[in-house]
Amino acid sequence: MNQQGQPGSAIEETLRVVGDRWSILLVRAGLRGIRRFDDFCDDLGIARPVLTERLRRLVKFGIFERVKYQDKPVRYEYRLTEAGLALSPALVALVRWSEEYSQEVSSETTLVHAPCGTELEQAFWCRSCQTTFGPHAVKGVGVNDES
Amino acid sequence: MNQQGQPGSAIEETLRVVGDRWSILLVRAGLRGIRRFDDFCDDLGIARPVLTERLRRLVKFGIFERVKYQDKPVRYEYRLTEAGLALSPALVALVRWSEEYSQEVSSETTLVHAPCGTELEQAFWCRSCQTTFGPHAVKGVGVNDES
DNA sequence: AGACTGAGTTCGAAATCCGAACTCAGTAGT
DNA sequence: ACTACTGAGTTCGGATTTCGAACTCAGTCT
Repeated sequence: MNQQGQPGSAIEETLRVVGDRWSILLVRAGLRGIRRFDDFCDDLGIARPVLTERLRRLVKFGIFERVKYQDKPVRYEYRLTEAGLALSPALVALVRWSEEYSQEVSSETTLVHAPCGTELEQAFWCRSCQTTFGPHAVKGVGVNDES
Repeated sequence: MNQQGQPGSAIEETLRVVGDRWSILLVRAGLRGIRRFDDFCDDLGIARPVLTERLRRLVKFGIFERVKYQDKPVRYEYRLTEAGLALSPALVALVRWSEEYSQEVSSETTLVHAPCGTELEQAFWCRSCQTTFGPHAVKGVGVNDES
């Protein structure tokens, strides 16, 4: 999508799907167990036509699946797929960031290590070195690719 | 912003700023060392009026700062703040996800541990347990809060 | 029959997005 | 002094998206 005629590195395509005000919130709602149209609607306060379009897009992209859950009045609900669940690290990173830097009503720490209740940190993990490390040791996103 | 009159948990506010097609891409460009208006423009192929508005918003929200870098023709550039840099885990998570699940032209693995070149993984880290763990051991985002 | 439920669709108004062309201050070349 | 150029925007009109509110439609409950 950029001028250089590049095919739009995967992340650009991803952001064209997931990069809007609602999609990430829908995934979060999905993780919280919400599945029905009206529940998404009430929980997020999203306009119905927008919800319709957004869910359709997320289904098409393999993040949610539309599942029939009853017959007589035929009804469908939306469940996260494996790919959808795999977005949770990104979601967690965003929630963490929000807690730390958002200027609004600072919600209390909401993300903890379930077994012990300690506030969690995020790190990268190198399988071959068996170490954790921070963003500065990541190469590829450009963090240290300058000059 | 939702019906229940909740103040809009931090992440909702965050997504209202960063949750659009361009903002994350702008942060990524910032991490790649891009700082000037025209360079953002050329690199992303974003329309100029949109770039203007987006940068203004990100500055207001403390993700970029507008810095004068020369006087005579007075010129400004945009640099990531500490808060902006702190978005890199989220960005990395999204890039990783894109590589794995995006249906498009699968770009090769682009994110590696700089010292050794191994493809990186992402994990959560508990300071008190001194262990890494995956999303399933996270409590708070709802991953395991169902029922 | 009449009210209700759940998953949408339809409507017109308002806000955003877009590309292309323009502005404005200063600099460099002739 | 005239022209061309640079960089950071602004202005324009048209196309697309978003919105809330109201409607639909099949089936169920009382």
